[in-house]
Amino acid sequence: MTTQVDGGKKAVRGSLSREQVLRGALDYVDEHGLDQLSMHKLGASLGVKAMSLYKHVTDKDDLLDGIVGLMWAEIPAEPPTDDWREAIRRLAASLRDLVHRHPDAAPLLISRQGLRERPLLICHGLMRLMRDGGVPEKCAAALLRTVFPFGLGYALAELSLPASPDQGPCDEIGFIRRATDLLPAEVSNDLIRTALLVCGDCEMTAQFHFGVDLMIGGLNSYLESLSPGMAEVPEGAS
Amino acid sequence: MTTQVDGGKKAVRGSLSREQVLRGALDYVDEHGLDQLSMHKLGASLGVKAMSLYKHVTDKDDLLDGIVGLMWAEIPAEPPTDDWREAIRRLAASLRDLVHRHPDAAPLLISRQGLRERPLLICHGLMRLMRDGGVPEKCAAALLRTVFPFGLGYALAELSLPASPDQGPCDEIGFIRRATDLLPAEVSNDLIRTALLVCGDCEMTAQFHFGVDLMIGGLNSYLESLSPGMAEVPEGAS
DNA sequence: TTGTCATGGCTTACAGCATAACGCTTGACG
DNA sequence: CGTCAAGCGTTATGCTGTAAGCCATGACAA
Repeated sequence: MTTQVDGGKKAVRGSLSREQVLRGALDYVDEHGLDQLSMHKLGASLGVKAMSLYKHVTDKDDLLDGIVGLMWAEIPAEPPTDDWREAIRRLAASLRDLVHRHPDAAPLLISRQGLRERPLLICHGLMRLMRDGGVPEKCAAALLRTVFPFGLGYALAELSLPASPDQGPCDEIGFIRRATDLLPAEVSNDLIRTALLVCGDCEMTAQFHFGVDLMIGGLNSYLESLSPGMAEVPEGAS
Repeated sequence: MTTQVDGGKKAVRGSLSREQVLRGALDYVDEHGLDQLSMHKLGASLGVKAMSLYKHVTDKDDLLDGIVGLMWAEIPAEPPTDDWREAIRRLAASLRDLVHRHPDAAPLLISRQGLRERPLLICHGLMRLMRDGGVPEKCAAALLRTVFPFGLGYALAELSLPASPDQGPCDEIGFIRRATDLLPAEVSNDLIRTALLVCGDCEMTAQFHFGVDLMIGGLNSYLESLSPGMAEVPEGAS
């Protein structure tokens, strides 16, 4: 039982740290689903009794907040390129990837309230880039407010489809079978066809990028309309 | 106790129906928050013991699904206008309104999986409109896949801001105070400024419409690029 | 060495939870 | 009148979050 590693400073005793508790919680949720997470089970999975967790976490709420923090930390704080358009695309893509990596924990990203530092840093970096690119501040903010919910929301919506995304081309037969399982029996074939169009084909990745480019393209043409020569527009949104 | 209305067919006895249980649950969540909803409390609020609810609902899961159904039902199935651009705007707006009307229940809309009939009907109507408007099917589907997550996600994101949306102009002082309460103490003033830009000003409604128009505008210019004369494009996306 | 102390774990305990199993009453219908 | 199902109640079980307090450990001062 006596551990001795955990170099240097303090707390040689503890085999557990807040970090490990949070990490363990995220792992547990990834593996067993959010509704299965309980202090007892989490403790057990860490080789510890439930109450011991409260030395590292004040609340279950605190635990959940910690999970959210851990997930945000998976997205780099600094934009990976100087081209703001490309940076926006990458951000959207990493938001989507994040959700796909943690399907069960992802809803927490949107339903738990409170400003997090990481997303703020990300916005900060992108605002700088866009300012340098001549995008008015208000437009930049609007775009960010558009991209974040879209990236998260799109991916979250994907999760609720019968077939999980990008696991090979999903045959229409299988899709219809599962879709009609979930839907009331009387839906028309016409509706099923719509379902196939909107949810069915599995080029979700391409369609996602199309959506992002929709926004960037929209902002582009908006900027054009402001100053037809491209670039450098002053204030004046809203 | 003996009720006698509830015209015609069967079950004169029951003072309760599935409808009423679900409605009661949604009301309860609206009033006390999602985490406060329990079968016991819901039963009590309906003047009934917990187990009686199980005559109308198989599960708590079923109850939650019912709540989601009830919320979707608040959005009209048919597009309210023939102009697809306007119809898309209205849809986005009603998604946002829906979330604002049920802040505590709204996360269920995105985190519960399974195809619902209502959103499918909505998509169906809009696809028809857009087809009539000369938008290729794949583009139409992509736009819908963009608008739904955005409308829900944007509104959900608003909820997590320190000040709830549209309750008067939120003074910057108050905002900063609350924001810094939630954030670690060492964040720079620069960051706070970004926070104000992205989350702070309260013209969320205007900014929301701007976001929607970003997408519609993007699709417009995409359509232009396909066939520079406007309207009537064949297949050919993806 | 010998205290003293904070740390991080364990134990016990409790109210609230979802839900299984079963029982009673009521009104409808043969 | 007899039968029945629907709609409610009762009881009970195992799991949940967490309050309160105990105990062993290692760090440090004397």
